[in-house]
Amino acid sequence: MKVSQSKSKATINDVAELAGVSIKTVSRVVNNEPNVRESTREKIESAIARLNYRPNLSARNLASQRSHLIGLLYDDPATYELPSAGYIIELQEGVLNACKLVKYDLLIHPCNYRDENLDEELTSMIEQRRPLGIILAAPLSNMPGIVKTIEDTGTPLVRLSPGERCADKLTVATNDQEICAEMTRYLASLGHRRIAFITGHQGHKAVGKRFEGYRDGLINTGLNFSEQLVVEGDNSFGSGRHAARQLLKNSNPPTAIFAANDDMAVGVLLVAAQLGLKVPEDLSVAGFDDIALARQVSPALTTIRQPLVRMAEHATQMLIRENTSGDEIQNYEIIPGKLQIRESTGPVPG
Amino acid sequence: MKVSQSKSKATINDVAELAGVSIKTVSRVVNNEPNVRESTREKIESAIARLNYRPNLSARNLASQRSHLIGLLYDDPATYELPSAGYIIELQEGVLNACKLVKYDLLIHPCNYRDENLDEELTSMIEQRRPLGIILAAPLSNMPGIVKTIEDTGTPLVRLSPGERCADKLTVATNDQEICAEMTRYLASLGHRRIAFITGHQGHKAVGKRFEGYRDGLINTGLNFSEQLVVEGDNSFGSGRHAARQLLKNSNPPTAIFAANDDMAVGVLLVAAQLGLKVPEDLSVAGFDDIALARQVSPALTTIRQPLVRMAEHATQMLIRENTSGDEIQNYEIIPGKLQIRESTGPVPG
DNA sequence: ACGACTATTGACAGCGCTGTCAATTATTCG
DNA sequence: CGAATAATTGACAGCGCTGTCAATAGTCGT
Repeated sequence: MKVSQSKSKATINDVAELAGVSIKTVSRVVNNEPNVRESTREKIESAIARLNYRPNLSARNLASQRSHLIGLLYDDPATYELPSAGYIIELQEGVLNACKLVKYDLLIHPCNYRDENLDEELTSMIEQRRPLGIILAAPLSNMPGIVKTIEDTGTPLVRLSPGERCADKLTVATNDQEICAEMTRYLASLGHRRIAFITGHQGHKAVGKRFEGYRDGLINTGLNFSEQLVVEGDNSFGSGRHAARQLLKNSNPPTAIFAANDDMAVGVLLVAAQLGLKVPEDLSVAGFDDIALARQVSPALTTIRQPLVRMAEHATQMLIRENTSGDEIQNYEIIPGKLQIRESTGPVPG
Repeated sequence: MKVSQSKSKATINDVAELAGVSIKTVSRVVNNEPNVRESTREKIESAIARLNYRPNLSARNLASQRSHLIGLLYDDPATYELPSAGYIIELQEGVLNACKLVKYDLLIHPCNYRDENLDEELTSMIEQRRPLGIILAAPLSNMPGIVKTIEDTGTPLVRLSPGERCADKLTVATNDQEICAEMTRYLASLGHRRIAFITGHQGHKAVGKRFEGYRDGLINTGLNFSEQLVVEGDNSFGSGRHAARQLLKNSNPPTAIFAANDDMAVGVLLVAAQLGLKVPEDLSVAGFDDIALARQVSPALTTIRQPLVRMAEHATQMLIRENTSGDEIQNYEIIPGKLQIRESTGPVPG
């Protein structure tokens, strides 16, 4: 067993020696720096291949004084009932996609905003790992205390869906309000006059925009807004069920229910089934997010696709660009959502 | 603005100077090494606090020649329809918990086992980041090719729920088979004689054990096993719906349905509602995993709690111990699941 | 009080890489 | 063709920490 051979890692020195150049030139090739003659590049690349050389990231980080890490902060799902696992997984996927291209690493950090030591915890994590930048997911992104703590460390920060724009902060969001207006107009175009809305979790400002979009949509189509048709939810499946029961026991119930997220919309679907209401014949239901479940329920849920993966990708690219090119970058980006019309919505009954 | 002061990070040298000792002694204190006089330790600790010193991890890793990283590999949810986001989030939570205590970092790596470059991708990632150890989640943990690729790098490996034991490999699992037998006995104890089972995804050996447990349970209670009562599923909500329809259209339908995971069980619940069957009065339904949704549906789902967080914690601790203490460690650990009796199961009708 | 310990501390050489800047070529142009 | 310019390469000094091993300071027993 000559494992030892493959075990003892080749270093940049070995490559330099084999290729007959200085380590600095090897470094140039490895980092795709310009000003290396094509012939030397080839020599070095073949030496790298032959030795199966992989640069040591710790050494690189230490020498270059930067970490090649992107931090992703989100509300710790463990403190809830794991509500938003899909949300987090999609964010991670987006960041990972963007990182892969440039060989950065992802550092994930679930955190509990109710924890009073959070400031210290974050500062400590940032100062120790020194990520190149941080992506702050909603709803943390609209908590001024957290934003400030991170900004105080001097680390570049991108906020995801913070609910409001801010000129001097990097932000990526989706067009919650506009797209919800569009969904509402779509429902109205099917003939619905009584369109109900189930609002989302309070702490989540971007989700609040969805409600505003709903109202915009009503206004656009000349429908009246009625408090009777709005019930408060908290983004959970259970609250969707509760809200649906409340809306449907009404003497003059809505013919369409638009929920601020899919979990609640699926709750509505369940209640409808229990009450013997056919969807979409008797009731139209729409959600927001396009979670996996939305495609699996029956009837499949009409919803709005929130482009989380692309938002996270974009946020990551913002950070990378901020670190590499010195150019001014666009600091506010809207990645639009998209209506996904499926089976749960249809013409108004009768 | 004297930001600069807080910006320029204190190094071990600054601490040593302020405390009037050598950097080596500071290093000892930071790493909790023995043989430091109490009085000097205090001096150094106060200097650390005053300068707000945080050790630089890259430097530490480089000098000590080890990475302090734990790698977590799992099947990339992006390639499916994001089925198992909750599963992954719980695994991450467990690893993170264990890492926090010892200041290790988590490196996540979703991977697609259908990708033919996976070997190269994994080898490259391992050689580059050099994690102290790797945790391989099911179903990857029962794919010999992947296991071998990782073992070939010489990195310690813990397999999660690989479906079978193997003497020379570190493994953490739950008692799928036994606990499913228990669930089956529980259903039988409610008077059910026709208990159906919906099997899980093929590639997932541990999930296969659940089916065996179901059969064991039937045998234990003297019930006959009937192929009529077994339908194949693939772990998805949709396949649960499909299986339920198949089972319930039967002329002599089951009075209880036990699904190999919760997603499918929730599918059963939906179909029951659509067919006008009351749960648990007309039909009992049980699942496996205890996902968040299980507690939110109505009736709340009776299921088996798979202790994923604790499994991941334990796996991480195994790796850490393997790296620090040289002692032989127990290389196979079963963390038992637990029945969660809720509202979806009840006495047999009539 | 003195040698033989043991406990505590420090000097120094890297770990493997990048940044700086100087040295060495190639290339261009009058 | 030579000087000027540009392209390519390399020498070397760290980055901030840990490991090794030698130096120093305490402690104990007699």
